[in-house]
Amino acid sequence: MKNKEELPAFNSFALQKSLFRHLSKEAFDQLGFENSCNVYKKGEILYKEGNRLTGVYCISSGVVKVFKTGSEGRDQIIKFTKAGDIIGYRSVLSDEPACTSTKVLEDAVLCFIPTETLNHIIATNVSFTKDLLLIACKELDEANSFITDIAQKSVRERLAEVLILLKNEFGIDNTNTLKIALTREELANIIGTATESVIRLLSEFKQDHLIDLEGRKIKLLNVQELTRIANLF
Amino acid sequence: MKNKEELPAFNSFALQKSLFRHLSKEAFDQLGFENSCNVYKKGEILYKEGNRLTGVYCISSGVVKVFKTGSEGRDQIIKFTKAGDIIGYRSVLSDEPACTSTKVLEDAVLCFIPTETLNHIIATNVSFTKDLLLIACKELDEANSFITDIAQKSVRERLAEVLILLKNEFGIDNTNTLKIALTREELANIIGTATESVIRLLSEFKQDHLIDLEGRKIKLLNVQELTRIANLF
DNA sequence: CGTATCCTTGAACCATGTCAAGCAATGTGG
DNA sequence: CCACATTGCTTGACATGGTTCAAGGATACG
Repeated sequence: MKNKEELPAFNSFALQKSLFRHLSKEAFDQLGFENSCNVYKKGEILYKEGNRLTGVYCISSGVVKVFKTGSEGRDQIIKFTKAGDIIGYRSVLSDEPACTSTKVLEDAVLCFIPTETLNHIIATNVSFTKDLLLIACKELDEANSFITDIAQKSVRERLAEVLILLKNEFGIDNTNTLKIALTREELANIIGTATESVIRLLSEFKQDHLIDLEGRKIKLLNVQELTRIANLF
Repeated sequence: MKNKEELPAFNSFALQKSLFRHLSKEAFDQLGFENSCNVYKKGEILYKEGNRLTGVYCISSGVVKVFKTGSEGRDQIIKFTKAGDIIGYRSVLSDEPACTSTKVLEDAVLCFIPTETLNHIIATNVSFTKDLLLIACKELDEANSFITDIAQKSVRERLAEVLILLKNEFGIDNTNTLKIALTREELANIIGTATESVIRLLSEFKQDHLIDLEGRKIKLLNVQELTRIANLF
């Protein structure tokens, strides 16, 4: 079992340079992040679809997956969030139950901002609010692109695309291996297909020397060709 | 050919009670809507994906469809907008080229707000900005639900769902006929399928006495059963 | 070290896409 | 106002990508 020292430490840097860059030092300190940040372990659920939230979470480190559960009980992954991202703001601002669930994928440090505090910042800091608006716009853009892709591209294209997107978002190490490791089922739940289809297509990609597989580690051997398959430009 | 009198007239009411409800009378008047509103005819394209916008459009009346064009050239309809809605704000705020195209579906009156004016309002009116944020959040929520639906539901389920959604958004007349009339292809471009599939499924729905068809007019005979088929609750 | 989760492969099925062809409706220009 | 062109609608036949089910092996984890 891991002890505390091995867990990700609170790092205010990621937060200070993100959404909160427009806050004065005083305002930032008033958020009390030093006290309201907690360690969350892999597998923990922060909240579920339908829950009422009492505030938002800011990610200092780690990875959190955001997903919806469809009518047949299958999960649809909406996005992954990492250091600097904020989650739960839609529900809090709209004063509605959460429309997604969130689960920790990699041990994380999350800082909590109560609804009241967030509303106060919004009411008094236009730059902050506009930044939040920009974040929402960016997510909206991504969501719309994703709708188009899911509606029009084949599973093969979408799988190649997701590999590229994961590379762009989480990076690769010096052996070209994706830094984020997902289960086959999670990959399937991003692109909206069956786990078996992902397995078969990954095998194909491997045979075609586009990727290499070692458990959940995926090494990208030919990014250019994957990009072409994905119909990305 | 239609003469001017038959075209929709400018109606500031829809706008005053929407996004602009937080503006003082003076601020609202300064938008100069009486002069910046124009009539747009069915089929007109307001802007295309990739265009730089010089401002946003507010819809006083009519219907505008917002869509993206996929890699194979097929359109994916993202949403329909009507009186009180605002379009183009994502691109303007993010200072990026448009990520969608927009086309007039039903003759419309649109009021233009230049980028500078919009930015001025945002910088000086927190309530307005927060409202815009709420609009973005709502669209984001809808987009995420749509992603889940497209990824997990069958074409049959999605078609039933779209019929219900169109009913909720545009209403039905006293014969239960949807007020909005779309081509088969447009229906297909919402749910992400082939035109032929829509035609076949609509015929099936008709045979099952769930709907009645007369050209583009769709009469809903059994909303409850359609809702059940759509897996909506 | 045993249990749970995850991964893999094969086989069969079917929902949906594609292609082709004809008809209907709508709009336009002479 | 007619004739032609364009666009939209429909149906059939066929191909196939993808899902589902089943069963066994591998791996991870407490």
